[in-house]
Amino acid sequence: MAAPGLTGLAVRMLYAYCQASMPKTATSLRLRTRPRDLMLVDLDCFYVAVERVRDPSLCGRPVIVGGLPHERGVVASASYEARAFGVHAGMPLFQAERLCPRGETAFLRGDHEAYQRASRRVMEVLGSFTPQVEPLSLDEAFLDLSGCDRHHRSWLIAAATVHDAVREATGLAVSIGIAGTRAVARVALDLAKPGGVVEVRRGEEAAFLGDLPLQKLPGVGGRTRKALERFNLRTIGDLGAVPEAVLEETFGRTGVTLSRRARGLDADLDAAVVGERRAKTPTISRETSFARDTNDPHVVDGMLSYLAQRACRALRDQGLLARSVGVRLRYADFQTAEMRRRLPTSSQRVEDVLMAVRALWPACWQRRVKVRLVGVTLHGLERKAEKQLDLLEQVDAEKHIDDAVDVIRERHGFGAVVRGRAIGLISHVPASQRGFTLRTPSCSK
DNA sequence: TCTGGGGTCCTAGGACCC
DNA sequence: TCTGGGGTCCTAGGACCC
Repeated sequence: MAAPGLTGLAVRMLYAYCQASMPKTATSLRLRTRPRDLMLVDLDCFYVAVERVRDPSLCGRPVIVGGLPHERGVVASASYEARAFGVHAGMPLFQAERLCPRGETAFLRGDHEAYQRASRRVMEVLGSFTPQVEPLSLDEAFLDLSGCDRHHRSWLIAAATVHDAVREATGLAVSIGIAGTRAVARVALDLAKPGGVVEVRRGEEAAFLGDLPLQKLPGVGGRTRKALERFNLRTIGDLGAVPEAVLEETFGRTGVTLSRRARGLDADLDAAVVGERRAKTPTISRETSFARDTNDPHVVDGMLSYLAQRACRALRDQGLLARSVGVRLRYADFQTAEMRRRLPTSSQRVEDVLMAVRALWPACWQRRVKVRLVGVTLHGLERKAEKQLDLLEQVDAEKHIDDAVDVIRERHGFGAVVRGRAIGLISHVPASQRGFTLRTPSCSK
């Protein structure tokens, strides 16, 4: 079904329809020690699945989460019924509408908070199997099974137990890929969808990957595939057969990473123990597309000011300081311009970020072309020692104002307080992005 | 009425210091 | 007055992922 042509390899596959014979209780898995075994768990059609748990009438028909068909936006999640008509994630909504039968198809804006709640519950369930859980996104997590004792006869049965436990707790279905490296587990997961399990045993990686097309390999997107095809490379096996030094010569570090992944080996990036990977340059960004492209500098300035406030809110929520501030601007023709600037001192203050944003965006907007998207990114995030934070707070009245604003927003929604030039611009936010209403502009500073 | 939003990782060039 | 090389920081932007 999901992996034709793999019969004969010692790749063992188990699909959801086998579940009936699997143990139903979610007891803790204690598994025999092996060098490293990774289980990649992915929730099937996550957003759609959460919506269907809330509203079972959505089952059995095309469902698209991402926005309403007339809105500017793309498909975030599509049910398999919708995919049968050619819809896929990332497709513009108006195209999805053309492909799917009118009347039968449900378009939903989505409810991010509900997805976050569901995700937290799933991660709790996964955490009951092993403490080494590394969430990659709301709907995906690596489990490191290394060092677990093996009570179950095989990883496949362990996977079935995970599958049942998640379903019992949340009503959601998972697919699972199991392998010795992150990249191979991801390819296995791809073949396991929907609702299945694929395990690639140690030593069988090259045979498993060999005939698969290049773009199945994590890290190979459209551009890289085209570049590799110029060298007449079509399959992951082709790539693995090229000497690593040759790929390094041509593609630099990326070449080394791809070479190692293609041969079923860990690349540097992948080697870290699950749960201990730290981003080297964490960022927080907030961006939005205008409902209509604009050439009004007041609109651009106001929206950036609003986004800067939201980004600072996230920064303070996480107890972080930003070292530099970036502004992004996308023109109507999709060209993108970005500029960054280092702050005099690391800060979480809205005023500091706003000052940088206001210095940056006019320099960024060089072409006489309308703008479709603007964004603010905070770079070089660092956690300050409590003492230093306390000191900052004592001398910094501005911080107290930011906190007070947060409290009001906590109670009344983000739009209850929007500073300065952000007021009055809410109408420029596409309805699908509006997680708030503008209630009490009189509270604004 | 084409093409979201939030991220990570990597590269390359210039500034600056030793 | 001109020369070099290495290291690090900063900035701009590309590719990729979910």
